[in-house]
Amino acid sequence: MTTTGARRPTYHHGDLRAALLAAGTELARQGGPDAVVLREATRRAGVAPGAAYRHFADRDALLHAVSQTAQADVARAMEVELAAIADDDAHGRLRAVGLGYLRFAHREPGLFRVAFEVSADLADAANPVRAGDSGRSPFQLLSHALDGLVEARALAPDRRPGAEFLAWAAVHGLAVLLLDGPLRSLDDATRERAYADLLAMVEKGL
Amino acid sequence: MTTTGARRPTYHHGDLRAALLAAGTELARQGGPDAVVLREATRRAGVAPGAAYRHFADRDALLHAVSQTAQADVARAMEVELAAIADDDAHGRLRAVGLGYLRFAHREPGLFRVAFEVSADLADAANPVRAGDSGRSPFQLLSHALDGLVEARALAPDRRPGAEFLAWAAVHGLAVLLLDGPLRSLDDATRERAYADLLAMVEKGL
DNA sequence: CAGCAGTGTGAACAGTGTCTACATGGACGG
DNA sequence: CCGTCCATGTAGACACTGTTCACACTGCTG
Repeated sequence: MTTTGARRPTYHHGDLRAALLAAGTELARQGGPDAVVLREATRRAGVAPGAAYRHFADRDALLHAVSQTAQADVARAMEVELAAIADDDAHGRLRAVGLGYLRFAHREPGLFRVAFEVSADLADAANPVRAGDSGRSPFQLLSHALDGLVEARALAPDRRPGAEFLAWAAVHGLAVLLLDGPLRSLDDATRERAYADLLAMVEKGL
Repeated sequence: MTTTGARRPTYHHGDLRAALLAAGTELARQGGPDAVVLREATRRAGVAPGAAYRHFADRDALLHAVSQTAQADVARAMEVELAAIADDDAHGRLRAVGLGYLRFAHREPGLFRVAFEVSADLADAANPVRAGDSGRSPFQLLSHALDGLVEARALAPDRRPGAEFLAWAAVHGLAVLLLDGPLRSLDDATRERAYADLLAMVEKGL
């Protein structure tokens, strides 16, 4: 339990913003964007509904904050996959980025949806709130992997611009199909096979 | 206006189910899934909120019905693109299917979201409610195009199984990126270029 | 022509996001 | 050490949502 369950002895909460964020994240984990209800978050923090408005402009602001931390979780999942790959294996590193994304989507569907359905606004992708331990956001990790591919002469420089979006599109699309699309109930082995097939298509097609 | 604006002279509505579907579709067109609010639909049909429950189990049932007709719209958009392509141009027909999908997403973002975010459950893709004028649903049109690729010896038969999902994933992912992702504000020419680049990646990578 | 099944009504309930006037108490200056 | 100020939390309201239930009204069927 990350929430403040016990009756708070003092009138002031102490760190309500963090408590609401934690409660919101827990709700998101269990039920995706729609489950992040402001009143329930305040209830879990042991506080009146209105109190939330001292820290978030509205429900959407809370949802966006949750979304940012969820994106940081995705970044960390990517970094875990990357850690298993040699630095000079450019193709492997690109696959690792995709795998981290896809496996996270399967492991934490609620958080994944909040991360990328709420604000896929990667315009300020450099925002450190979205970053993992390496200080890179998911989008930056992908960009970096693609740069590695160019350096390794495995991708022609003139095909580099916009490649993020082609790769991101394919991987994200598969995640959605697996999450609540027709591939929803694939067994573990078949799902991992689908990951590999899609990443192979991207590698070959870029 | 497809709704029953005038004061209905009789106690019974006549075709409330269709009126609610039409109102729901209009709401979906303008604001996506969240905008499909049951009370507003009944208001537009000039009827009490409870009346909707004679025709739909709950809001979700209405939303799903709207989703099905929206999928039929997508099928029609694909058929329009297909009509411009020769029957023996297998690659062209696959691209046409993708283009129809992507252009529809851009032209009708609200309907598109309802079509594929609400129930991407293509399991019963054969449901005729989702079909266009050719009697095929979007998923079936895609499958058919891929079959054509195999017949034309442009895709090895052993790569055929599951190819729907790789292609669908890539195209759907791009649609999402363009709809409310970082590519949201691309100009027309650049967007069409992105369509072409992605479809080329799929063709090459499959 | 009687009545019955299907359809629409009205009023209610619980739940939501959000706003406002008010209460509280911790930090800081005299 | 004490008073005051202001960020923070409270209480209560409002408008809106989905959903249910007892009831009212037809129009078709026997």
